[in-house]
Amino acid sequence: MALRVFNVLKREKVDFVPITPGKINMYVCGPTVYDNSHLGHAKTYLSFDMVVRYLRYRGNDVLYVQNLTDVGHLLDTGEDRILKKARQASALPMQVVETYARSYFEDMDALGVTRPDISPRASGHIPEQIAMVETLIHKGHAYVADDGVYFDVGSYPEYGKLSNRRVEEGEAGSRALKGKGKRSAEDFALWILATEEHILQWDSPWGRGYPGWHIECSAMAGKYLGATFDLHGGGIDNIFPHNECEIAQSEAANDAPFANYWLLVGSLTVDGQKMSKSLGNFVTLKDALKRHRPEVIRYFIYQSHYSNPIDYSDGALEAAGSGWERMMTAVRFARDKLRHPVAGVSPDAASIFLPVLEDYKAKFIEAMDDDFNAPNAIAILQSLTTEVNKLLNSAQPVGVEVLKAINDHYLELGGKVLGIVPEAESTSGADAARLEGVVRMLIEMRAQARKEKQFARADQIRDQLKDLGIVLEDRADGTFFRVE
RNA sequence: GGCGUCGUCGCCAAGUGGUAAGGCUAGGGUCUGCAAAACCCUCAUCGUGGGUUCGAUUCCCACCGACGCCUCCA
Repeated sequence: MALRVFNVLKREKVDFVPITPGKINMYVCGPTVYDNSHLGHAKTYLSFDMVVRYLRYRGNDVLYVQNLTDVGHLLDTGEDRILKKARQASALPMQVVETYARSYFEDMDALGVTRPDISPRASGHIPEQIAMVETLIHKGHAYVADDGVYFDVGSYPEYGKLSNRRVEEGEAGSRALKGKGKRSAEDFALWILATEEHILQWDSPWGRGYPGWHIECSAMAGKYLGATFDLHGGGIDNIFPHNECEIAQSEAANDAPFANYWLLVGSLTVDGQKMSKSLGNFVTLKDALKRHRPEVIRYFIYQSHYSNPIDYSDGALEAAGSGWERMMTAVRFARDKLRHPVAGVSPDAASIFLPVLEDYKAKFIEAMDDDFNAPNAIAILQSLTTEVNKLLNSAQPVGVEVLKAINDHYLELGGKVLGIVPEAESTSGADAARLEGVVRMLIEMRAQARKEKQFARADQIRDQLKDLGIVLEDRADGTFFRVE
């Protein structure tokens, strides 16, 4: 079955057909690097991480471009975000940019987010942006004013097609006072002439200045992916004006469609309100990662569909953690058994389970093919977990081939695609081996005590280990331990 | 005011024109020396009111409510 996606541009679920079969060019709007990232950013970039991972898993060659905005993103006071932060921190603007770009990648790496193939910066693509503005002027889509260059929205009839917004005739100028040289309220800046104090400025045909926020994405997407490419992503909150302006500029300049498919991610909310820096209701990723495993954060985000909003709370994350533990307990159990094979059991014992694994894999792919339905995919992994638990807890011997197949399936679907199943933990290395030896010894001592009905002593061993975060579980075929 | 999304079990959350996945929590049971883990069982008629239909939670209309965007935000 073919991959289907909800294309925001058409407002319907359609077959996803790349321009070149097997080759997918995608662009995702990246962050403005002026502060630490929070969980809201994680929702967007984890969503596209899943998209990239799945597309690659299905055999596509994906070129993933995600920009870093380091200039031109203004506050409504007209002040550049980067400059404001720099002034507050008594630092150079590019120091701020460097600090938070690193911080962003640090957090994304910690979450297991696949790095984009190209992370272009706006400040590193000034010539490309100037060239694009010149093209727009030549084609009559932009005009030069006293304070900069503006895109003439009236010259592009399709403006508003993504966000389904119509340019209003009346009440122009009631707002949007920013940009005094505008002819129309809906026109937007392509190039802004800088005042003396504005440190971030470059030479241009229109005088020293800096680019408007939207033009960077158009210029950089065009440079690395071509005039027309397959997939454009971002947060739904940027659908207007940012994404709309990108389309207008690019299509007006290139006389070609911009992105064929638009995928936009729903916002993360707190108590029903969007998590955002301006509201101050955010949890930074650095804090979140101190309290939760990255896999649990991913599990939490993927439990709802990427296009829907998610309401964040500690309780919600903890509940996600419990669900994740259930799945991982089964995985660890299979790995335990794999590490300690029972003598005399044929490697292919219980091989009747192999088709069951294939069946769940097919269901998983079917779910993901349906507009990246990760919540459904996770539900399928949970159902698989029930089957695995039944098998592993039964009296039936399970051969190493089957155990390996179970582990491989979890690693492939839960690990490679969703990033919620880690590789085997602490099974290698001298420390791990030593820990395993020590715990095994204690398990032996406890087994002896139990044999002698000295339950107080047996329980003492178990309780003290639990205090150290090591949980003992007596199963039909022996005692296993897990580290919490 | 305009545009849009959403409203499914106590909580989170999929989904379908023919009586609703999964997780968390709760209750009962099995297993266990006791636990833990696991398994089994129980727990919803899908915001309200109309309409279309043999039949709607799923399609249409209205209303109510929540949220997002319209101004910086992933």
